[in-house]
Amino acid sequence: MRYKIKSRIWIESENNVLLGEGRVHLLKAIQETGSLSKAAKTLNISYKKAWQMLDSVNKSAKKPVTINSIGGKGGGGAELTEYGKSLVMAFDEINKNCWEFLDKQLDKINLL
Amino acid sequence: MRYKIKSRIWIESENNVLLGEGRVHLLKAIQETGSLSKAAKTLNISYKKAWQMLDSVNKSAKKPVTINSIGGKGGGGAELTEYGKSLVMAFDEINKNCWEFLDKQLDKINLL
DNA sequence: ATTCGTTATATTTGTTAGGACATAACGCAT
DNA sequence: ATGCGTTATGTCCTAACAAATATAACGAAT
Repeated sequence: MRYKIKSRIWIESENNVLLGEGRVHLLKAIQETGSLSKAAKTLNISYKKAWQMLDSVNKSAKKPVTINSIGGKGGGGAELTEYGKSLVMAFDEINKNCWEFLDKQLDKINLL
Repeated sequence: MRYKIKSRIWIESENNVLLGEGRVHLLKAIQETGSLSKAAKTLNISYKKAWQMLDSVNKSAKKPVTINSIGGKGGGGAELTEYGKSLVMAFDEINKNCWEFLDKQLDKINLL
C-alpha cells in the first residue's frame, strides 16, 4: 500500500484570501449559469455563503473579477470579467502542476 | 502590490491523514522534549489533542513512528523511531520544495 | 404601479470542533 | 506501599462556524 499526497493552494492579497479551490469552483459556476444564486444552487451552498465568498474575492483582487447587476431583465445576474476568467485559468493550471510536482516528490516517502 | 501563494500539503494512507504540518510540528517537539505531554505544552495545545494526533499518526503509518512508554523513571515518555525521523525529514523537504515550486508558478498570476 | 428574479444584508437557529476537567493505569524510586 | 509524572481515555461544556430564515433594494418589462 502506497501513501498518497494531497494539497490545498490559495492566493492571498495582503492577509485576505483572493482565490482558493472553493472560490474557483464558484467562479466557474457563475460563468456557466450567469447568476450568483444559480451558481450557489449548483454547488449546494447557501446563497449567503456564495455571496460572501464572491464579495471577498472582489474586495481583494486588483481588478474586478465579476460584474454584478441588480434588478432589470431576469432580475439581474453576475458574470466574469476577462480578468476573472484569466485568474480561473491560471489557478487551475498552477493547481494541476502542483499535483504533478508533488506526486513526483512523494517517492521520497514511499521509498522509505 | 503582488499576490502571495500559500499551500498546505498532507499525506494520507487510505482515507486517514498520516502527516500534515501540525503533526510534523508535534513529532519535532516530541523529539526535542522526549515526552508527549511536554511537547503538547510547548505547542500550546491540550494533551488530549496531542495524543489524538499522535495516535492517528501511528495508526495510519506502515511502521511505528514513536515508541511510547508508560510508567517507570520519569513517569514514561515518547521518542521517535528512525522511521519517524525519516518521515519528518522527508516531509519538510517536500514542503520546502513545494513552496519554491509554487513561488515560480505564481508569476502566471502576477503577470496578468 | 405591480410583478419578477436577482443582488445584498441582518438576524436567528443549529451543529460541530475544540477545550476543560476528571480519572484510570503504569512502573520506577524511595 | 506510597508518591510521582507520564500515557491513555471518557465526559461535559462552550464557543466558533455554518445553515436557515427574513427582508430590503433594485431595475426592466408589462
